[in-house]
Amino acid sequence: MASAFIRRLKQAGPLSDLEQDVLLSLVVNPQDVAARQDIIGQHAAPVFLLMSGLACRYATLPDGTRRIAAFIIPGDLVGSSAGFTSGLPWHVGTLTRCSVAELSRPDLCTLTRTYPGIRCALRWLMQDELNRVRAWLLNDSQPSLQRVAHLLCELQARLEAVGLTGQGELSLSQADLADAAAISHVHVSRVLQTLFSERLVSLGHQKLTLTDVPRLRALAGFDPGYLAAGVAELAADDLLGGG
Amino acid sequence: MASAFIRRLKQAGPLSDLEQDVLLSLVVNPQDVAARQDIIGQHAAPVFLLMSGLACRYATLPDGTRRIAAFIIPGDLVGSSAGFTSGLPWHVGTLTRCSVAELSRPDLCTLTRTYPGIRCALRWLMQDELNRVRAWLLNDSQPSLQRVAHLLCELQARLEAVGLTGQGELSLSQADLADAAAISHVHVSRVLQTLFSERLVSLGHQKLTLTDVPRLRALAGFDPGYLAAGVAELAADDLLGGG
DNA sequence: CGAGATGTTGAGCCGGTTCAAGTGCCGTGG
DNA sequence: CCACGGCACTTGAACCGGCTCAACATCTCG
Repeated sequence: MASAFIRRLKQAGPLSDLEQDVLLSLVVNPQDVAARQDIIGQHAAPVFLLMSGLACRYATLPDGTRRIAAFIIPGDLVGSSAGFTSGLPWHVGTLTRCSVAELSRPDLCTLTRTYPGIRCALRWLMQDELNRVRAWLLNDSQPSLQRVAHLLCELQARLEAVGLTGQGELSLSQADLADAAAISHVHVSRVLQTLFSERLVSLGHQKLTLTDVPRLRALAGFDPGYLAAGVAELAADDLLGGG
Repeated sequence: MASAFIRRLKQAGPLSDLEQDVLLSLVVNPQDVAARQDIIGQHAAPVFLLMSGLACRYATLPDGTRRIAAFIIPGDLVGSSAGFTSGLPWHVGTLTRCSVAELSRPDLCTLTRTYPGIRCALRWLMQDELNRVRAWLLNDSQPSLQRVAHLLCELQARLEAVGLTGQGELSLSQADLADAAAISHVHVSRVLQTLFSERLVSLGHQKLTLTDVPRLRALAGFDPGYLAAGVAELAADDLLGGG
């Protein structure tokens, strides 16, 4: 949904009605994409908006292992910063069936120059991604139970923030979860059994439901602060990154 | 050295002499800081420039383990994006004795608005950090030998890019390397023994030297592309991040 | 209804951890 | 100048979390 897009951007700060309208005017002609398809390979650099479904950024190691570095949820804008990523190992691909709209990069850049709210929102998106990938790096130092729990908590929190998954249902295969947590899918299965026996999640085919988010967050040590941090604090003119 | 700072920023694209001068004019009053001191805690948000020594961004896990998420080398600007990081677990601290200059955030923001080259350079810095932290995330999926080798390769490449360490000497304790690789310092010692026996590094007290960078890179699967990627490609007006 | 992808369970293995003891290097202070 | 204390590093042994392999059960979709 386009509304998830606007909700996502408004996390960064206020957007005027006009700004919202011009942004939405860029969203045309959404395409359906099947599960397990690449949207962005190593070279192409379109800008697109995920409208429904679940996607991810991933890379493949020399030994064939896939590592997922981020989940991409509806409302997320994926613009692989022109030219800056060529030669990098990262791809973007769908995990479930998705609906995807491609945006015109030049148009988006134009909006960026004209509307300060949009400029601020896009900058915030990048800082947000940096925060999340750092959180994942930290997560890699946790034992598998906490690690899986943390991933689930983050995904739930992000979906909720754009108005999805009121009831904590995530449609995600265990294999995908394994590649995000960097553990084997066999072990993911065992970890989920543990969480299930603790009444923290319930399981289904390519679907799992968080039945007790507060206790799951406590287990994972999950603090949602890094997701929406600085919503109102990031000055519109502050260009400095988290470097 | 201030020249490392300029070299670092010029990786992003051309900077006019004027732009270089105004940037350097902000660098005043460098302070010496001992090893193992925090420069930025969870709350304070100064902007500073590392002029010599080695520092890192790190967080501490519930069990007391320290995870290093990035090395900070001379020429690096560390501005914890106003307000946006409050509540996050990340600290910045020195690993060796350092010389540090604090910059005025308002002045820097002013330059950002006035000079397009500087604006572009600072944006590039953030994208560069994103690329590196993603590379570390990928690295976490590698076995320990490659993992350690990759860290060493990256550090060497970055130092060289700002005109330091012609001969591959890194001053870094094994304990720090362990926290960056997320393995125990005991195992780091064993891994380094292996690299030494392969004639890839030589060892000293809090110091190690890369004696065969090409073979070490081959072992690590290190591709320097993600460090200086897009030097000339990132359009000055392109605000879109890697999201 | 069959094929392929998804999830489960068990057994054995291995990379890396932890604990512990010991060596060597450095800077400090007498 | 030397003695000392502490930090960095090394080495060995036991342990364990998570992996691999393999077989099987289950679900979905064409």
